[in-house]
Amino acid sequence: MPEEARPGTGEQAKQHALAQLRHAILHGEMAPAQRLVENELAEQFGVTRASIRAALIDLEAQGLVERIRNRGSRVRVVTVEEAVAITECRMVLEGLCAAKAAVAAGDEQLAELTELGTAMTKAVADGEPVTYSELNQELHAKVREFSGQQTAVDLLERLNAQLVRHRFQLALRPGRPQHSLNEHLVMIEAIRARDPQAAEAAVRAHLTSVIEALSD
Amino acid sequence: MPEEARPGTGEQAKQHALAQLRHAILHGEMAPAQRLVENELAEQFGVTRASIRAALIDLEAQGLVERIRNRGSRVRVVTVEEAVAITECRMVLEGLCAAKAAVAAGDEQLAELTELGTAMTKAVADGEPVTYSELNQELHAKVREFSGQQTAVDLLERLNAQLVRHRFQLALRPGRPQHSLNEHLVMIEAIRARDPQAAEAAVRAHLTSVIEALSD
DNA sequence: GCGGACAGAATTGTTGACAATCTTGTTTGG
DNA sequence: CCAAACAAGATTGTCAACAATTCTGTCCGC
Repeated sequence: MPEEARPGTGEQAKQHALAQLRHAILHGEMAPAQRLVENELAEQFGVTRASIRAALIDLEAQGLVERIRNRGSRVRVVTVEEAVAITECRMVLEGLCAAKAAVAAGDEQLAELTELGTAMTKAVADGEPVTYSELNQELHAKVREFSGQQTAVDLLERLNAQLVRHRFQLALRPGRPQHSLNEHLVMIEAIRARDPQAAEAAVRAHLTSVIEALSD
Repeated sequence: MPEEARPGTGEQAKQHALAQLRHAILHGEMAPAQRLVENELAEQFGVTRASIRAALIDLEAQGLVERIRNRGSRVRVVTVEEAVAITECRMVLEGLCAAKAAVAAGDEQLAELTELGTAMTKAVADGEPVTYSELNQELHAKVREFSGQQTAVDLLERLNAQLVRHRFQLALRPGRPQHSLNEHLVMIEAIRARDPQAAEAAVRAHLTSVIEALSD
């Protein structure tokens, strides 16, 4: 059964390299548009170039790096326009998930959402935008999970991975958490009321406002 | 400027193999769940195993093949449940595209849609389900194109690629084209009227009925 | 002084061989 | 006769070297 996520030994070299590289990019350790030379990465991670190559192909498919024929790989930079387009897709897909979750979620799952809502309220009251952002992430993840819509979840995780850089930027904007909080509470209420249409509408309203905030 | 899409010579081996394999799978030349042995494919397409490997990694990311550690690759079989989940995602994403297209499309683009509508009407009247299915595809592709939403277009092409087998099955069902046609005409009208909400609603209604038809 | 050709360096693409892993059919002990 | 250990075969994962391509800085002719 233990089949993954032990970076030490049992993992295949390619999986190891992939996980390392992905983590590095997602945590901003690689500057945007930085060149990714296969030889350097191979040495850095202690694997061969073939493994790095496979990992880069994977990351390209996930939209995290850009590869040009005979010219090498770079970490992909997401322009504001692209971030808006991505968020529009998130809007409809998370709307779908919320609607499904409103129907499919069990009682203890609803309780989890409620709990997250109060925690988020507290984080805003205490003026801790970082904590709030993390809870925010967790809430969206839970809604996705409860929807049981595996296809949508996969697509959304792909999309979210491309937005790490912009997300940071947005969370620290003054006044934004308070605004965002209200929208999230409406969404939680709609799911608790098991009203799929209201849940979808709430998610859309929320991400519409995110899009507006992004456009500045 | 000529940079791609000449399958004859200038293409890199991996790209060539990728295109060939993808085409073969999408056109049903590979049986579902068929084993894909790297050596055989390499010989068959006249490239080396490394290229085939890279192509398989790509196809796995596109959801067309399944790869298991040290056990090989198979063309992925999409169950009916997955097909429904995929179509639900299509529903919301194409809804987004239709709404954007209703705002962004130019006059001559609207004319193209109208033309396709009449061609589809004729195909149904003549009782040619295959022609109708092709026009259907083309209509959806045009709407996506006119939306200018590149992210959504990418996601949708991924999703559609996974549905080839189910699409065939659906198109030949008696009475289905007539039903489908009406829904498409409503959508075209909504886009022509530049009414994004109506366009989105029309797309959703259409794909909801597709989901119902799939579930049998 | 400037544009274009040219050589050198750097980097990716490709190849064939080798190692690790899994499957399958067989054998052996109970 | 059956189950577990075992061995052979097949297949993927990894490696190091080679070929092809692109970029960069320099030099020459004008």
